[in-house]
Parts: sequence; structure tokens; C-alpha cells
Amino acid sequence: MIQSVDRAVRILTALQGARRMGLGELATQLELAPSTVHGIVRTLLDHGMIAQERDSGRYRLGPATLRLGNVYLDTLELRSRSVPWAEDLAARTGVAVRTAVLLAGVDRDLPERDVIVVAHEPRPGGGRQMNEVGIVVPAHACALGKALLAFDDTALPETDTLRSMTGETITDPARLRDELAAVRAAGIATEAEEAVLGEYGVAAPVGDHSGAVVGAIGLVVTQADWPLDPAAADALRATARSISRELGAASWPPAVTERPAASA
Amino acid sequence: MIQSVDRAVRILTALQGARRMGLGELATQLELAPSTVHGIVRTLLDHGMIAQERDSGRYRLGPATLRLGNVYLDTLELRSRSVPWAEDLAARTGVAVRTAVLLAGVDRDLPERDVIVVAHEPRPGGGRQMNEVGIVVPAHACALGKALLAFDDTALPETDTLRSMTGETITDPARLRDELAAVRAAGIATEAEEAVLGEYGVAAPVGDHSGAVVGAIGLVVTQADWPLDPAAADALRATARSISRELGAASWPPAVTERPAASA
DNA sequence: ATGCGCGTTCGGCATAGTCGAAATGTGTTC
DNA sequence: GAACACATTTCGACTATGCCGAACGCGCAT
Repeated sequence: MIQSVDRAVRILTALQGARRMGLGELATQLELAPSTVHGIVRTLLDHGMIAQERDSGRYRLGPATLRLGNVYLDTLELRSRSVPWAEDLAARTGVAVRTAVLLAGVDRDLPERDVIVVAHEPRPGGGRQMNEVGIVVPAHACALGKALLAFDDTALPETDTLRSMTGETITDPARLRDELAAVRAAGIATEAEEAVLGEYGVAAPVGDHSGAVVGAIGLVVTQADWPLDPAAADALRATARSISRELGAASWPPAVTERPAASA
Repeated sequence: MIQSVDRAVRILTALQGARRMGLGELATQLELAPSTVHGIVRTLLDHGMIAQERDSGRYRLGPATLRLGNVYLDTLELRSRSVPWAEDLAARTGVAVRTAVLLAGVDRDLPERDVIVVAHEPRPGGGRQMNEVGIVVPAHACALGKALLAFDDTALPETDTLRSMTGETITDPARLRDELAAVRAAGIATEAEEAVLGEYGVAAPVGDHSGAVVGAIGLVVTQADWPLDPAAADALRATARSISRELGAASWPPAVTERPAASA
């Protein structure tokens, strides 16, 4: 692991937590000398990965990050394959559809993982709605995350208390494991106000040609539409299976990605 | 400039050009030993900035880039201030509205600069339209870019032939300089099929409290709607002035950011 | 069965990055 | 208006760190 590159990414991550930071703040948070941080920051600055406010001298993320993120979306086959199916699913069920992938482990020693939304089809006829692509939710607190965790054993959090988002969030790892087992059996995960109050949802895993899970697709509704029509869950399952097939998956639900047996 | 950080960003930039690359390809393109590239790639991999295809071993951009880009948008005051004005402008003129900023210099020795769209208000009643946030256009080939270049002397390309996008693209720096002078005088830049065939537009600069230009806002139309109603240009100018005022600008158009006199 | 191409690992050398301290600049207070 | 205090930036020396070349393992195609 290259030290300075690691530090550079940590700086970007710090800036994504706090909107603006001074050089000293960054140095304190990373426990480094200000001059060390300055060298890295300067390099990122030259590439537009971060920007410096002309007056205060503080640093923010830069426009180059937007370009990277946008290209990522363009190159994501899961996304391009999902979009037509999501449109169809939204039209038939009348609710919003999200597609998400698992985000890599957070830099700090947080053992929890997040999911990030890579495609969003708004609720039909719902007027002007926020585009939710790019939003991040703790994996254990949402249906999309549960669908991903259930079929990826390497992504399971290793902690004894999960971060609570609302009063309904599952914070007990044992209870989470039980629920993930149920998800594996049903092929569908659910969420009831566990991430955001008033938000409910179901989600199903999507696999690819390697047989592993690569993403999840799900429906998001408010309390008024909960519980969902069972037909919606069936349509979701069928959609997840179709997308998986387009990505080359031989079967559905995907096989569980096993932890690589650290008994070496 | 920290060498390894610089190389890391170059790797990300290379991956944003070619969707997928093998380690060897990356090493060749950066003119480095494969093992050197591997160390950096491995570090970026751990942070989710890039992802590795499980079968081919090749590398792609990773989901962490999406999160960075999304946070960048959230922290961009230009964007949040623009959105309400852009909605209003689109409603009154009936055309799509884009807001953009200047992208930092490209890594390779290309002296040209690009603009990147940070907000996009679709044409009212135009049905389902692609979200254009994140798209990149050469600055010299679009109205948004000309509005930015006209008021930022430090961003002028230093070359004798500009990259051609269509037959209409301005490739002669002298002609570009003339046009930028006209933009400074009028406060409005125009574009006629210079970036994309069939695409026309006008744009105006937006400044902030430092007095410098920080972005541009513009209207995009097809040939059928060109030339625009002069009232639309007036509305655009008024909008750019309003956003600038909200950002703390004392006057409009913004002052020209001078090149820092490299006669040291 | 065997060669090739690829990603990956390992170790020594030397470069390149890190850190302390000093300098510059800017905003603020008295 | 001047001096303080804070924060960013520059500079130089040390040495820890990342760079590279070579060897390994793997999968694929021949």
C-alpha cells in the first residue's frame, strides 16, 4: 500500500465528510504535519481533484471528481442494463426504482459498509423528484444493502454494534445475520424505516457471469404504499433475474460469495 | 508535486479515457514499470477508487469516485444557487438550461481546457431527457466555455491549433481571442454547432464575491429554435447577474482574472 | 502438454517524501 | 494605525519509503 497515495485518498475522504477544511484541520484529522498534507493537497489541486477557496484558503473537492464519477457511471454495465428494466418496473408498479452497488470499505476502521445508488427511476407521475444517483446509505439499514450483504459474505460487518439511523435500524449483528438468511431464502430483502423515517422498500440481488452478486435493485415507497402489493415483489424478482441474465448470470439468485478462508 | 500521488491521479485519468485497462496497458501508457503501477493500483483498489474485474483482471473506475463527485456537487454553492434560477429561466424561455465550471488543466500536455456541466434543467415539457450533469465539453467549442474563458485570462489555451469537434469549431487561437473580446463586450457568448452538430447555445458568466468568474450558465437549443428570441438572451443575462449577486459579486459582468505576470 | 501473456510478489538500492522550523501573508484587535 | 495571532506556504536535511528488475503463479490458447 503506497503511503502517500493512501493519504491522498484519505484527504479526499475527509473533504467529503466536512464540506470545507483548512490545511491545519486536515493535518489534525490525519495526524500528519501540515507541510506533509500541503504537498499532497497541492498535487491534488493541480489535477482539479480539489479546489481552494480564493479568499479563505480552505479546500473543497474539485470538479475533476465529478468527471470521474460520471465516467464510472457510464462504464458500469449494471447501470446501463438496469435502466430499461427499471423504467418498465416503475411503470408497472407505479413506484420509484433504485439500483445500487456496494461501496468499498470506509477508510477509517469502521467495519460497516455502505451502498451507493447508481441508477434511479423516479416514481411515475410524481412530478419533480430529486435525482438520487450517488446517495449513500449504510448497507445494514436498507433493503438494497441487505440484498447485497446476503449474497456477499466478504462484505459482512465485523462489529458488535451497527450504526443506528432511526429507531428501527438493526443494530444487533446476530439479528442482521438472521435476517440475511431469510433474504437468501426469499431472494428479496425488505426495509421499514430503518434508514430514513417514512421510507420503506424491497430489494433483490443482481448477479453477473461470474456468478457473484454485483448489485441490487429495489423499490422505494412511503408509508402510505406499505406494505407493497405482492405482485410488485414478484415483478421485482423477475426484473432482478432478467438483468442478471443480461449480465451473463447462469442462475438466480446469485451464489453467495464466500469469505476467502483466512485460515492460511 | 508528490510523484506517486500524481501518478495515481494519472491512472484514474487514464481509466476515464479507456473504460477498462490491464495493468500492462496502464504501465505502457504512463511509461512506468508494471510493478510500480501495481502498487498504486492496489492502493486505489482498497479505497474503492478503482475496481478490478474478477475474471479478466482488468481495472475500471470504482464506486468511490461516484461518491466523491456527488459530494462535490452538493458542496458547490454555484450549483445550489443556480438551480432555482435555472428552473425559472427554463420555464420562461422554454429551453434547457446548463450551468458549468472550468475543469482543471488536463494531465497530458494538452494546453486546452474543458468545461464540465454541474447543473442541468431540462427543456420544459420535453418528455424524458438525459441528465447532462457531468458531461465534459472543450471550452473553446461551446458557449459556456467561451463565457468562462472570456473572463479568465489564466485559462486561455496556449497552442496554435485547437482541437476540432465539428466543421464549425474554432480552431484558430487568434479567431478565438477575437470572439472572446466580443463576449467580454456583450456579456454573452454564443455557439453554433461548434461542439455537437445540431446544437446551438448562448451562455453568460457568473462571478462571486471575489469578483472572479466561477462558472457560466447558458441555454441549449436545436437548430429549429435558432436564433433565439432576443428576450431569451436578456433573461439569461439577468439570471447570470442574479446568481452572481447571490454569490456576493459586487458587479456584473465579472472582472477578468489576469494572468499572474510570469515575468518574475 | 507446453508456451505465452498476464497479474502478482519479493528484495535491494536510491530516490522521493516526510517532517521541523522559518517565512510570508492576511485578517483582527486594541 | 500598528502589532498581534492565525494559517498557509516555503525551504532544507534526513531517512524512510516507494521504485524498479527479476522471479513466481496462473489461466488461456495453441
